[in-house]
Amino acid sequence: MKKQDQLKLEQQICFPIYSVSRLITKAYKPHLEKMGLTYPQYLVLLVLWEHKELSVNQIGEKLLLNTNTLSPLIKRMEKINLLQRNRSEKDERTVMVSLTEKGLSYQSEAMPVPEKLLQSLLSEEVQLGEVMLLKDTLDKWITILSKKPENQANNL
Amino acid sequence: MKKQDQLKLEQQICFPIYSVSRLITKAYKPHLEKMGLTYPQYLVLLVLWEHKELSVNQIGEKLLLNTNTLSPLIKRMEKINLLQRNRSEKDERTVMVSLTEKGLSYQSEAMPVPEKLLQSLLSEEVQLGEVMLLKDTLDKWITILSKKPENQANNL
DNA sequence: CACATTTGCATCGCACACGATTTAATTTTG
DNA sequence: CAAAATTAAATCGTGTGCGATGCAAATGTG
Repeated sequence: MKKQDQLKLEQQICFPIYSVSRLITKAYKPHLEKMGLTYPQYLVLLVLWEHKELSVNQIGEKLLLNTNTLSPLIKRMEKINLLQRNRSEKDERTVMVSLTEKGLSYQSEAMPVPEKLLQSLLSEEVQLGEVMLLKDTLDKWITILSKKPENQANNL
Repeated sequence: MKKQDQLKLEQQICFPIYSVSRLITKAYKPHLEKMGLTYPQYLVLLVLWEHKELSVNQIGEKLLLNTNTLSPLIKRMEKINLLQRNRSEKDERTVMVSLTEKGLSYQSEAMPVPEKLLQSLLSEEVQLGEVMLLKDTLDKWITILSKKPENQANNL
């Protein structure tokens, strides 16, 4: 391969990830907007269905998002009554986030969505095993990329 | 697997894609900001290095982005003198975009970046073959997800 | 050739992402 | 215990993404 060809779009591994990420968000959209949700808001619901009560920081650790993204996002979710924010009594700095009845109740409606999306992707071209392999690879990347931020600046 | 477990974050295939996409953008950042570029701006340069001159729409087709995203982005790039915009004489509606000397000259600086990033990801855990497989799978997804938008609304 | 439709680009509004900074509360340290 | 350092959220500014809409140029139709 010629040097220059490495800069062709079709050679890039980053571009398909970037595009598929946006396309998946778009695919989720019609399902989520029935509930008045955006995709990042849905992710917040996911972790709260699993953990009941978390601080803003803890949600950020799980979703790999900073508080400067989460704070306004969570406030928007509070405004539409999906969750409540309470300052911790032990540590006045931390804000504990927990779901309201409404937030909890969306779980049953959200249940079939990921499965539906997966099924619509599976075909002769794309087998389930391939999808699982993809997830394994990506999980490893997350481990590598999310650790040691000082390396990201130096080596990547 | 229990029904509820399908909604656990670790079971989701969408979340790793979403996260890795953002982590890659972040990994690119230190390299790109030397040139004063953002990641989407870098993508625009990629297609223009390959094609010399394209309309806004054509860039959008290649990057899967709409003009409402590209128009301001391209104008920002014009402002820092990376490219020029010219109305086509044949069709006054279309704006042809082409690189300036400066935009062209960045190619040599950008050349080693994707390779460096790839190398930093490869390890005992992640082999090159695995990365190629991942790209193949994602390319198929792009084909499926970017076609037939009416199906996206109905089936996903 | 008038008039409706389509097309290419742009603007607007909203919701992320995220680096940098700020504020307040807690913890550490001399 | 008081000053310094750390920590948790929030705020600010910039740059995407994208649905909805606007507008002007081009095309299609009777």
